[in-house]
Formats: sequence, C-alpha cells, structure tokens
Amino acid sequence: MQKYDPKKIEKKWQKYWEKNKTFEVQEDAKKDKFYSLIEFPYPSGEGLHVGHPRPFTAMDVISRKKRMEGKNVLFPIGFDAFGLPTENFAIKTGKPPAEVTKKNIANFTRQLKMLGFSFDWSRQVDTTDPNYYKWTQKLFLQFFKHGLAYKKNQPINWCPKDKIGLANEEVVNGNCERCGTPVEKRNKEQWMLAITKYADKLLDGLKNVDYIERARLQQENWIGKSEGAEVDFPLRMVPGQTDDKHFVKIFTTRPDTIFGATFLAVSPELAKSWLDIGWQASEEVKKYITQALEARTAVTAREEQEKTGISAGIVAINPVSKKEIPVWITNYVMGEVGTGAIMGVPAHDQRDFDFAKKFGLPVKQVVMQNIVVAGAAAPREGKDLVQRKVVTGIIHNPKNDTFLLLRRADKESSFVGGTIENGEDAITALRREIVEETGYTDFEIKSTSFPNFFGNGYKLRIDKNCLDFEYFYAVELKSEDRQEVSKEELAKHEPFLVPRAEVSKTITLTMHQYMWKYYTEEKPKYLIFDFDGVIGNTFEACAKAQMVIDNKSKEEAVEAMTRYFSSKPNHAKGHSLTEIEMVAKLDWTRRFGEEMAKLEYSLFSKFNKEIKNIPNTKVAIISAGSGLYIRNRIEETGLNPSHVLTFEDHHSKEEKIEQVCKDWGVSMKDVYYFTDSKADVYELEDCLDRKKIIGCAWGYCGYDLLRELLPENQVLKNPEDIHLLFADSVYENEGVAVESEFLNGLKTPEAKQKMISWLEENRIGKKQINYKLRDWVFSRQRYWGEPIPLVHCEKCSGWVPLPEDELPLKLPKVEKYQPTDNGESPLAAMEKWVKTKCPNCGGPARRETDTMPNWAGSSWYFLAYAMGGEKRLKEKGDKFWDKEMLKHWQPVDWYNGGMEHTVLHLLYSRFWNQFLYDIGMVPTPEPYAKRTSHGMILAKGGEKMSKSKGNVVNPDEMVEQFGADALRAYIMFMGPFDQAVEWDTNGLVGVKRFLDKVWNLQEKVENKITDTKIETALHQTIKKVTEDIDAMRFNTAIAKMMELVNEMSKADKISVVNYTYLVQILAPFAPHLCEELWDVLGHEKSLACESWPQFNPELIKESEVTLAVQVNGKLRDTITVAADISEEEAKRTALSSEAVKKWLEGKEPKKVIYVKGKLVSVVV
RNA sequence: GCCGAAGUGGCGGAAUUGGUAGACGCACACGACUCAAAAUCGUGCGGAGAAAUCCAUGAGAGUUCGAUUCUCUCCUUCGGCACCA
Repeated sequence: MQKYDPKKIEKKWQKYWEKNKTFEVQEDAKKDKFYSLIEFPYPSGEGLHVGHPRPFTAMDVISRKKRMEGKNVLFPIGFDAFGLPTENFAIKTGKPPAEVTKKNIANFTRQLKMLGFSFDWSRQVDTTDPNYYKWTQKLFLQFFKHGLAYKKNQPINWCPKDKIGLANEEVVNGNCERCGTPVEKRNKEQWMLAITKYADKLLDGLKNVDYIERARLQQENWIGKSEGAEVDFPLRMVPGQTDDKHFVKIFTTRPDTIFGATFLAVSPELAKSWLDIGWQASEEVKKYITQALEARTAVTAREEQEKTGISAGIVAINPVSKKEIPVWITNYVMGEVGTGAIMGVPAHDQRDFDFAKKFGLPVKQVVMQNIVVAGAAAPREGKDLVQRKVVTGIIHNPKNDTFLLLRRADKESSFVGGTIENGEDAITALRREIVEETGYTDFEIKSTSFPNFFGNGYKLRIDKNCLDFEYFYAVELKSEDRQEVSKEELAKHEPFLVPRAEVSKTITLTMHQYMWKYYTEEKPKYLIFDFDGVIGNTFEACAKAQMVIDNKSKEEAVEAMTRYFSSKPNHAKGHSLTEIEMVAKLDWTRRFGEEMAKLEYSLFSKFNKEIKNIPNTKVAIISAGSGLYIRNRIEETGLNPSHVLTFEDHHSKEEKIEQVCKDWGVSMKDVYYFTDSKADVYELEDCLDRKKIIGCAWGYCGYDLLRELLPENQVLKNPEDIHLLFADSVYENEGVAVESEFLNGLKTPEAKQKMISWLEENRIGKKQINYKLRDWVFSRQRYWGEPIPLVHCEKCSGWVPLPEDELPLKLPKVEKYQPTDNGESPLAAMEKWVKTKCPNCGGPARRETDTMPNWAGSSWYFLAYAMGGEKRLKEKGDKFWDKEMLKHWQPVDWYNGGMEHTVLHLLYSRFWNQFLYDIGMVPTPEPYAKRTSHGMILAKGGEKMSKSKGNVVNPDEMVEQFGADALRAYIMFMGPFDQAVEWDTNGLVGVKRFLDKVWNLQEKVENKITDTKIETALHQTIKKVTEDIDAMRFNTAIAKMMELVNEMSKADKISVVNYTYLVQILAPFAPHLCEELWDVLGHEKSLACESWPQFNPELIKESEVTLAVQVNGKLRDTITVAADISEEEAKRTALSSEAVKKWLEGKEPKKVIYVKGKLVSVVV
C-alpha cells in the first residue's frame, strides 16, 4: 500500500470530474430537482482566504449528499464582479477594471477548482459581462416602465474620499463603511427604486419561507412595520394666523397613552415649513430652527447629539382630554419619520421623559404596570374577574429600623393592608386596617412617590381572579402605643417586627416583593413604563408621577419657584403651569405655601367681598386663607367667583357661609366650596355636601395632602379643571369621562384598539401604518457599474428608455476612472457619449451618467443560473429568458450566505423577484425556499482576516501542506457552522491524522468477516451523519466518524461492507480521498453518483446497555445489563449492587425510578 | 434604549421530549519504537483529596428523586437596529 498522498489523488480526480462532466446538470423531469445556492464571490485581487470556503464547503457537502440521494442537483457558481476595490485599483493604477477583473476571476477559478467543489461550471455567470448586464438593464427598464424607478432630489450620504453617494446602510456610525471617512450630506438627484411599495409583500412573504430566525427577524426589523394612529392636535394662539383652525398631525404607536401627552414636539423641518407658509414665530424661535437644521447636515454620530428645544409659543389642545399643552420645537424629532411631529408622553417614553425633565414639562402617568402573579396564585382560566382597590402599608419602626409584618397561620407573611371598601379612600382604609390588624395607633401615613400598579392573580377565598389596583404607602410609627387586637384578627394573622435586612426574605406575596423593591430602590427608574400595562386611574397616577420631576436640588427648585412667582399670573394657559407642578414635592410645597399665605394676607384687606353668580347658576364660595390666590386663578379661566370669605371670617366659617346662603336663598348643601386647606375640609364636611367641597391643589396644600381627604375628582390640579366640574355635558363628551371610565383597566393592546376606534368615531384621528423601510437609492456616481439605459430629452419632457434592441448599453472606455470633483461619474466627462439622440422623437438628448449599484447584478443571478448561465446567455441572446426553465428550478431550495447579507442583498433580491413575479417573468413570488447563514472564520485573536492586518491564512498553503480534503474536513469540524470561529492551523493536524487513519484502514479490509460491534457503531454513525448534514451540524458528524474510525483502527480486521459504507458517508467531506478508495475497492463509476447508505434500525440497537444507578439523584454505580432487560429485573439488579447497599444504609427505598436504557434512580 | 443570541476544562467544542457533564479534536505529560528527532502507537489529562468522597456548566434562588437543559432575578459578552414616535 502506498502512503496517502493528497497532492497526487486530488489532481487526478479533479481532472476526472471535469473530463466526465460529472457535475454538469440537465433539466430532467424524471428526477427530483434540488437547487442549492451559495452567494457568488466578489473576485478581489487578493484571492481566496480560508474564510471563503466555509459556506462553499458546507453547501458542497449538502449538494454531494443530495446527489447521492438521487436528486438532480443544480449547484452553480459565478462572480459578482462589479465593485469598488477594482474601481479604486483602476483609479490608482489606471488599469482598466475589465482586464483586472478577468485576471482575478481566473485566479479565483483556479483556487475554487483546487478545493474540489462540485460546481456546475458550465452555468457560470459574470455580472460584468455585457451579455449578462444587458439583462440587468432590461430588468431595470421594467421597473422604470412600471413606475417603480423614479428620480428624486434628496439628501444623500456623501463620502468625500470615495466620491460616492452611499446608501444609508453603507454608513456605519456616521462613517463610510468602506474607508471610514466621516460622511457628509449632499443634495443630489438620485434614481430610486420604490421598494416601499413592496413593504407588505416582502413582509408577508417571510411567512412562507424557511429562513433562520435571525434572518427573518432582521428582515422584519428592517422593514419596521408599526401600527398606530395619526391624531390631529388643534393649535391655538398661532401668531400670524387669524383663525383657530390649525392642526398638527402626529403619529403614535401608543394611542392608549394619549391622556399622558403633556406637550407636543415638532421637528425643526416641520417648523421650517410652517415658517414658509406664514407662521410668525419669534426671532428666538426662528434662530433655533435655523441652527437645528444646520446641525442636521453635519452628520456626526447622531446618537451622541444632545436633546435641544425651544417653546414655540403656541398652545395645542390634547384632543382627548381637551387640556392645553405647550408646543415645543426640538431636534430629537425627525422630519422624515412619521409626520415629523409627536405627542410627548414623558411617563411612557424615555426620550420624552428626558426632554420633559430637561425643560421642566409635566409628567403624567396613565399606564400602570400590570404584574401577573405566577405559580399557585396565577390567574385561572374560566374564573370571574373582579376589579378591586387594595391598599398596603410598609410600616417602619424608626426606633430600631424594623418593619411591621403580619404572619398568617399558614406561615405566609405580608405587609399590613386590605381591600378598600366602597366609599372609602385609600388613606382611610389603610388607617383602619393598621389599627384593626396590628393595634398600633400612633403612626403617620406618608405620601410617597411610589408608582401605582395593578396586580393580577387568583384569590382562593373568593374563588375569583382579581385585577387589583394596588395603592401602597410608607408608614412611620411615631410610638409603640397599641390597643388590643381583636381575637378574630389575631386568629387570622399575627403582627411581628423584622429587621430591614430580613424583610425581603420574609414576605411571600409577589406584589409585596415589588412594593419592597420600589420602597428600597434609591433612584426610581421604574417610573417610565414604556412597556405594556393597564390604563389606570390617571388622576392618582398623575400625582405620583409628578414627584419624579422634582428630584431636583433645592437650588433648582427655589429658582423655579422664584421664576414662577416673579412672572405675572397672566400665563395660565400653556406651559407655565408646569413650573408649579414641578415643585410639588411635599416639604417644598409646604414652605412655599407658607410664604404665599403671608403674601395673600397682606393683600387681602384691599379687596372687599364681591358676590357674582358664576355660570350655570351654580353657587360657589371660596375659602379664606389663601382664597385670594385661588380666586385669581379661577378668574384667569374666565369665570367669576361668587363669594370670597374674608380673613375675619376665618374662625367662624360655618356661620358666615350660613349667612351667605341665606342671602342667596339657597341651601348650604347646594353650594360648592373651594379650598386648599385640609382643616377646612375637616371643619365643614358636616354642614356642607362633602361632594361639593373642592380641593385646589395649586394653592397651599399639594395634591397629595388633599387627596388624603377628598376623592380624586374633587381635587383640581389646574384652575381650568373647574370647567369640567361645572359643565357636566362637557365632562362626558369631551373625553375626561373616557379618561376615567372608558379605558380604565384595559390592557395595552385592547386599550390601543379602543382608543383608535374612539379617535376615528370622533374624527380626531385614524389608524395608520408606518414603515422604517426607505426607498432604495439606486444611483451611484461611479464608473464601474452597469450604465443606466435612459436618456433625458427636453422635447419629450423627461426620461426616455432605450429600446430593447439597443441593449446592452455598454460601459464605454474612459481615460480616467476618477469621479469628477462635483461628484458626477467619469462618464459625465465624456461629452461625446453623453450627447445622443432621443429614441422617442429623434431630437437631441443626454444620457444618464450614473451607474447601477452593486446590488443590481446580484438581485437576479440565481435566475440566470437556472436559465443556463453565461453559455446560454451568449447563445440565445434576446431569447435567453425562459420561464419554463425557471419553472423547473425555482425556487432555490437552499440558499446559504453570510449574516452581512441577510438584510440588504436578501431584501433587494426578494424585491426584484416579487416584482418579476407580479409582471409574470418568474414563476414564484419568493426566490428562496430556505436560507441559512454561516459564522465568519476569524484570524487568531478574534480579528477579521484582512490583508492590511497581515493575518490572512492562504488556502493555497494549506492545500499544499495538508491537502484539500483535510482543509475541507477541518473547516467543517472547527465548530458550530453558524457561529464565528478562530482559525487554528494546529487543529488541521488532527483532521489530517483522521484521514490518514481512514486511508490506512485499507490494509485491514477483508472479505469474509462479521463484527457486530463495529457494525452497530457504523449504523449509528450513518444515522448521525445523515441527520447532522441535513441540520448543518457538520462538526458532530465528523466527530462521530472519528469515533468510528478509532474503533475500526483498534480492530484486527474490518469487513469490506463496513469500510465501503464509511467511504460513502465520508465522501461529501473528503471527496478526492473517497473517490480514490472507492476505486481501490474496485468500483468503476464515480462515487459521486452512488447511492447514500441507509442505516439499518435493527443494527443500531446494542445488545448490552450500561445503566446509571443513582441514589437520591447522585450517581453511585453503573451496571451493564442486557438491552431488553425488564423493568423489575433492572431494579432488582440495581438494588443488589454493593454501592447501592452501602448508600441505603439498611433503609428501605421509598421509591425506585427506572428509565429504559438510561438509569435506575433510588430514593431514600 | 429596543430586538436577538450566547456564557461548560489550558483551548475549539460535545451532551436539551430533564437522566452517567466534558464526546471528538488541539495542546500538555509520561511510556513504546529510534543512535536521535519527526511521524506513529499506547496511557493519563476539570478542581481538591492518600483514599472514601466532595466541589464544579456566568451568579443567586425555585421546581424535581434528578437541572448544562425548565421557571424567576441578576451579571457579562457578542450581533442587529436606533432619537422610527
């Protein structure tokens, strides 16, 4: 026997395959077709590096196996030869790209043949061949004729170094993808392909194909379909506009949060367009718009840009809540996205929140987190749902830093609290619960800035699912005074104190865990719920939400307050109100309340009582104290207060009110009483109707304090809210009813839908779909590409396509390949070529000088293969296109390519195919039935291989040293096919040894021998290799064959049959070696057409199996038993093992588990 | 920020309807052959321990007789998109 000599063998079989046309394929109706495709390479001057063959080898293995399985396999190859490197080389050296390309293709061809791929070389294509690009041009004209190609002046990314317009996707972090130069923006007339018209088709098509998850997701993400609503926000106070009929149209994907819109944000682009139609903005605003637009053109990394903005001095109306909100112009809203304007919902969008915080705009929470309990308390199907309000107190004993919990009889522990009963408010309920359940009487319920949320779970006691609105408060014990707790309560649960560190471990309820998390978290980041939730009670949520804004320093707060008070109170409309809301934090409110009260008192004496009826014959009285301030605010809303109590009335309010009512002739129960004082509420609730005591949260007491005593709809946050109080019809119809009832308790998806319907019914907005996908910039101002076959004719007033018989429009020879300084392609400098006749009218016309992008030729190459490639292109000329041939081969059964092409190339070629399907040129809407991707091969150290880094491993050297088969097998063995791996030449040694062993096995082959052990291993290997190739798990397929070969090597003799099988299943990986061995074994025909071996299920079964024996889950012994052993027998054998006996320590096993063929597990 | 994937020996990596963690390969160590080296063949190779045994799959909890695999929380890395409203 000779030594294994890859050099000799490989050349021999490559010649054989070529001579016998082993892999050339004909359409054959009798056989199943299989079209396997790899991305055709770009023939660079550097040749192949070891990364290239990975996808080629993989698909070669699959193709060879399919061939052996009897399929008629089309596995073509070609070259995507238009490209920048060749062009840049031409600019540098003056060498014509066509010549260079020819040379490069020759080198690539040599290298590819050297690796023994089973390509059908007869169908080769080259995108730069005029016979080929004639059809690329024809197809482009189809787009043009169907109105899908159009020219548009638009800002493009311009690389000043490459002098080329770049598609968005070629810009990486503001830099040119190719050379790293910072990209500028320029306006340029560009040919565009209207891929956006195919957005839905491209999205839907993904449902019918088998793409790897990542590829599908990336396609979906790139198309970026989002459903939402377009909503009109009416504008008021627009300077320069005489009427009030102006609107801003916004797009939102979260119409359910519209109540939380506290400002309107407009892009500088949109604001500019307003200026253009006569909006008279202030100089400051104009200046900002100009600056912001300038900043846009300098393409610095966008994500680094800080949010800037300016108040436009206009007020918009939230069309649902009818509240006035300020309009801001800001750079964080993009002109080209959506409508160029958004509603700002700071509570539910991080960016809006950042902006609101920076400019002191209010935050209003309308969606609450919906926490669904898991496990035993999870909501159960088929149970009724009840909505409840629940209050919880986290009770802190500051004396020893402990917390008061309740322990139930079943050891469950929780905070103190309970359900809120009808008519009760949360604070009262909590107070009641604390006293009842714990006996503690001396405590303070502190207002908190905790977020409200919903809890969703099943309650066994009432056998219902509950949607609980969870209030929770921080409570401080003032002393340890206690009264006795009733026996019934004690039977239910018993109070106990635990130290801070123990709380989390002790409490058992999910909701309480969340509360504790919120309670202990230092920076409440959780306030921005930009995830799905439940629409909650906005008034309460709002109050809580606002607390965040004032996470400001004292100085900032003081400054804000000073600003507020120093400005005249004539700006009640619009955003100025926000400043007072900003300082709603308790102690600050208190302090300023005191200051304010002093001011009020001194002014008070100047005013005498004034009695006027407010509209709708409602009767109102305003309290003493800071009443003047409240009155002023009410007056600003256009209403007149009816009566203000004087300072002297302060201590005899009840009598004074009685007196006033007598004068008016009304009952005391009929008057509305406005106050910002808690004391008033306590004092007067006996004589007045409690429902008509209105808390004014813009005065002395903050919202939270008033809310402790009054229901939410009786605490007003803005003076404007008074309108809502007095106009019942407005209250319901204008949307506030919606706010509190319509969406309350709905989950996000339903709330969205319901809101959209509501907006549509009320003609405020409508459902709208938005896409991220932009039209494809098809032009490039470069030489090395397909000329665009259009001429511009003045007389025909536009672009005229060249007639088909004038195609191909060949790329003319030029002297210089450098684009002109003004960014035109070198073709533009060839006046002779540019000047032409109009094919339509015969008059003078000018040719388009832009060329097509690289993506054009690769958008249909798989169709060219199916129709016969280069050879047939040449032979058939205009009759090349053949739908019958396409019907035979399309769609591509399996397409493998790089992750870097799963977005653009895949999307663009799918777009072309979809279009060609629509006009009847191709038989299937989707071009590829299946798409997979390979991981990159990296140089040592995890870097990309590149010539500039000098870390390229050359396949020529590897083949020289180890042979093509070893290289192929190693590339397949390196690691999981879809993951990146580092190259390691050392690893190749192991694979070479493996092939050596296979070769050496020849010596042991004998005719008459049976070895059942090897036979079993062999059939297991056949099974595994078959399955693993189909799943692209090449590494484990080879590992399994290595195991088999190791075993065969240990045997003295092996049978011919078994060895033959091995040669067959190894053939796809190491085809040259296996052809040679196949020949040695005495076969005449090539192995490539032999059948793929089938494993015998009977032979896979082993006669003996090793069972693991576990005691309490730990391995204690293994026993070898007959494979068909009975369960009882297995258990008995296991229990009789010495090791097991030792671990049993004489005890009886509680349970013995038997898993057939795997283990016996003994539980003690 | 959003979406996706992944964390296992010195290294590349095996093992998922939950069932003996570390297959296969590299590197390393020892031995055989050799005057010697290479090649080849054999043995060993997660950590601790003399051993019994214990500990180990990013961290922590949970479910289970049993968890790399399932659930929850967190950390890290990589990939994609990005002020996309």
